[in-house]
Formats: sequence, C-alpha cells, structure tokens
Amino acid sequence: MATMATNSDLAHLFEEFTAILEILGANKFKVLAFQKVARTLDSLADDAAELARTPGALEAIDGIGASSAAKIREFVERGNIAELDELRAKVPPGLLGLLGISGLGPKTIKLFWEQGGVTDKASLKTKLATGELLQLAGMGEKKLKGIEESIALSEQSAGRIRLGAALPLAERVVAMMLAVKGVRRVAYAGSLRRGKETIGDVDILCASDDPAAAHAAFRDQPGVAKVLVSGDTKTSIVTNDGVQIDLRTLPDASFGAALMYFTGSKEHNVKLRERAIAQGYRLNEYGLFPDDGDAAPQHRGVQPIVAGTEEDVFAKLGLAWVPPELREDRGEILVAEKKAIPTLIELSDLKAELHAHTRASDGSMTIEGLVDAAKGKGFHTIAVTDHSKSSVQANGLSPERLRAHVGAIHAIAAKRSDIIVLAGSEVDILADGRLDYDDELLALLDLVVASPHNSLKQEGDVATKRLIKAIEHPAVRILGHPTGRIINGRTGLEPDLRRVFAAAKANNVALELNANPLRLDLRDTHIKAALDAGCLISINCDTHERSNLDLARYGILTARRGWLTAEQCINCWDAKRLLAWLKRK
DNA sequence: GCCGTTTTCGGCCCGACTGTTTTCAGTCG
Repeated sequence: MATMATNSDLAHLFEEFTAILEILGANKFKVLAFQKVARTLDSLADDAAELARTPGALEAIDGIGASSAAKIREFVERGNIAELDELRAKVPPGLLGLLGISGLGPKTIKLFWEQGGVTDKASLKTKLATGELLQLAGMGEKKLKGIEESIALSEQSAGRIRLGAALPLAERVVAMMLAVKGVRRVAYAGSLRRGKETIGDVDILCASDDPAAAHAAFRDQPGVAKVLVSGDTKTSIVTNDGVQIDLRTLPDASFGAALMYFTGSKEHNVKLRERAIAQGYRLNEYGLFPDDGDAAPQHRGVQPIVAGTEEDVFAKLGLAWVPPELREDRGEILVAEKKAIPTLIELSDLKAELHAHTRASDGSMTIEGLVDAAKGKGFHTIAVTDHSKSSVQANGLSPERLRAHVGAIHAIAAKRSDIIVLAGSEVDILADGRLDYDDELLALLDLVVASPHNSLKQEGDVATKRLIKAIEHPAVRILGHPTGRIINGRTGLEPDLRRVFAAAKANNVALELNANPLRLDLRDTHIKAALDAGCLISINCDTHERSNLDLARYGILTARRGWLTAEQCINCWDAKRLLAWLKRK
C-alpha cells in the first residue's frame, strides 16, 4: 500500500493543480472547480483516503466529481497522479510561488515566463532590477515598480493572522473610524465577521456623509506602512505589522446589502446571486435590484428593491437570515430556505469553565483567584484541572501533590455557596492511550479532562487508537484539545475523527472546543461532524490567567461555525444537569 | 471540472481600482 495520504496532503495536490492550470491559462471554471475540491478536502472531517475505498463515497461530496474522485483514488493507491506529473513537467516549479505576490496574477506570470525568461522569484527580481521586462507588452514603469514593492511586502507580510489578533485590531480601527467627522456607521466584515480561525485581511465598512474624509483618516492613521490603493469607495493599507486592512465607504441606505456582500464568503455570495438571478433579480453590494438585463443598475438611477438591512435582503430572496458564521456554502442556504436555521450558541449561554489551571501547575492564579474570576463571569461552576505528572514542562502534579491539591480545592469548595468548585485534572493521554495517573488516583477527582500533549506527530491510525483508548477509560468525561494543533504552528494529530466521534458518542464523553485562539481545537468543521455524529461539546478557555476567560468569544465564534446550539454544549447546562452528567458514564 | 424544481449540455457573480490602454485587461475580493 502507498503511503498514507492525509486530507491536507490531498488538498495540497489540488492546489498545485490549480496553480499550474492558472499559469498555463486553462479554463477558469476548471481552475475554480479544482480550488473547490482543495477547500473541500481541507475541511473534510472524514478521511478521504478511507472514503476512496467505498465506491461512490467521494463523488457524493459536494464539489467532488468523477474526475477528481479518480485522481484521489489514483494517489491513494499509487502515490502519484499521472496528469499532475505531466503538468509539473510543463511549468518551472519556481513560478508557482509567484502567484502569492499581490498584484501579480497568472496572465502576467505567463508573459514574464514565456517572453521574459522568468522562472522563479530570484530571476524575476533580477530582471525587474535590470529593467528588461519593460519591453514586454502592457508593462510600464509603474506596474513593474508596483510588483517590486509587492515582492518586498510579501517578504515581510504577516500572512494569515489568527482570529485572536485580528479581532482586537479590527475593533480598534472601528472605534477610530467612528470618531471621524461625517461617519454614521462602521462595521468589520469579511472572514473576521464570519469568525474564521485565521484572517487574510481585515475588511472595514463605513457609511459616511463625507467619504473623502473617511478615506483620508484611514490612510493617515498611525501604524500604516503602505497605502496599496485608494479611490472614492475603497482604500487598502498595510500596517507596520504586515496586516492588510481594507476600508469601503458606501451609502448608508445600502449598508445591509454591503455588509452581506463584504461578509461573504465568496462561495456563499455566488450562491445568493445565482438565486437572485433565478428569481429575476440582480444582487450586488448596493442592493437587490430588478434584473433589466443591463449591468450596474446603481449607476443608472435604478432604485433597489431592498438594501438597508441584511434581514430584508435575505427575506426578499425567500430565506431566513443566515448568521455570518454559517455563510460558507456548506448547505446553509438550503436550511435558510426551509426557515430551519438553528438558534446558535452565544457567549451569554456559557455558565461553566471546565478546564483551568492554577499556580499548582503552570497557571498564574491561586485557587481562590480562579474561583473569583469564574464567579465574575457569572458562572455556576468552575473546575480546577491542573496538569498531570508527565507534563513536566508545565509543572505537572505528582500523585502526592495532586492528593494535597484536591484537598485544598475541596476545602475551598466547602466554603463557597455562590459557585460550585470541582477538583479535577487535565490528565495527559500518553502516546499509547494510557492515562498519566492510576485508576485509584483518578477516582478521587470530580472531573477528568484527558488531553494529548506530546507525541503529536504520531501516525494517524496510532492517534485514532490512542484517543479512543482514552475515551473508553471510565474516568474520562472530556477529551481536551483532541488534535493538539497550534494554528500557524503545528498540525497536531490527524486521527480518523469519524471513529473518534463514534467512540465519544458511545462512551458519553464530551469533546472539547478549546477557545484559546492559538488552538481552536476541535476546529469548526470538526465540531459540525461531531454534532452530526451525536456528540456533546465542551467549550473551555483552558484558563491559565485571569484574562484568559475573555478568550471564550473565539470559542463561541468557532462553535457557531460548527452549527453548535447551547443544548449540545455541556457548559451551557444548568448546574444540576451538568453535575448529574459528570457523575454518569 | 461540476452540476441540475427550466437544463445531462451549457452555463458557471459582480464591481472597484490601477495602469496601460485610445476603450480595456489584469487583478482582487
């Protein structure tokens, strides 16, 4: 059998397909189709290599047709894809990376390659410096200068930044813009409003009586490294930290349509606009218009049918309002058509933190400090879950220290009538699936959160068995950050989650959604798959210091992207129900 | 390449900005 192909391996192959096809100038819809296959594979909770064994299973996935399914099977069985190998031979590999340079697209790359002799970034830089590319059709001083600057910028770009960095940044910009003269409304949109775990650039919408002043204030704000473009309705800047922020100004009357348009996702928008066309409308960022066959109705004095609020536009299209976190073209439009969008979990639904650390291991708070912090959030329950002995780097507790710690926690619990304090532990799941404490010790605890912390590069099937063994242990109630991934850091475990979820369901173990923006583990699509498998979710901040309890917002955004309701999250249950559940397995 | 409550063939969203164009192509989101 060939090497194990993970979903991300397969996704990368299809990304490579699209890059080569773009540069070769292939049919753009074919490129789009491959891009969708790559995206679909990347967010698939099932193991694609596993599905490849069942006839028709891959083809049943939306966006994957017979051709792509055959390519996946070919790779799983033989370790290569003949068509991709042929394509690779046609294009210098160094060209593919050039697609990441902003302002440089496939047409220009092809021109540089075929007529300018460019084969990679190094040769591009050289030829830009000598000025020889100026001879090529359509190339002027400004354009080449812009490409040179983009290369420099790309080398210091932050790339996709984490939600935990992007959201506070956007909130600062929104507050700044609200203070500008003439500004009526400001909101962040884009993937940030959808709550994605990483953000490519920050989109800010602004309704203003004086758009020019808004753009000027935006360009002149502190921390701007470069103004990329600036027109009547759009300005793009790059911050000193390498983050791109776009400002769009628009009429106040079309704020709702613009918010929808710039919130995306692109795929969701395409579906909505196709729906609009089918109903005799035309949808753009200025509103929903009657379709009179001509483009840009807003410039011809045509009045939109609806434009002011998102709710109005969705309603006119026969749809329930779709929460931004669901706008990913993952079936939400069909559900909105049936008016069956679930009431998603909200921050105010959280009533307990079940994964928290104190000074006993690697936290910064005392037990009392942690309990007070949880009480301050209005919680009815806080679980103290310090690290177990194998987490030496986190000052994990020896059996002796754990016994003493449990005693100290119970003593404090006995004194508090305002909040329930549980003595628990975040117990390491060792590489082979055994737990880090013996059963006698585990029996002393009110709650066991079992988490993987090391051997995070082990093979997928080994990881699957490891996690399932932990889930089947009678003491375990929550599986903590199940994959151990760090966003923009490490991949973590890649188990067969379908089997892990089935085991969690069978053993009545809740799966954690770790709200720390470095983790967000399980991720959005995994939450959805876990819910489809009938599992319960536990959202926790993995609290190490007081301010960590504020990280819950990121967990909530991710949970909503996974279609989670409060009913399916044990942290939202009342104390009686939660305690009864913790005791029963 | 993918897909189907008009379709298994023929479509596949829409507009802004820039630079090079004498009316538009390329890129981006």
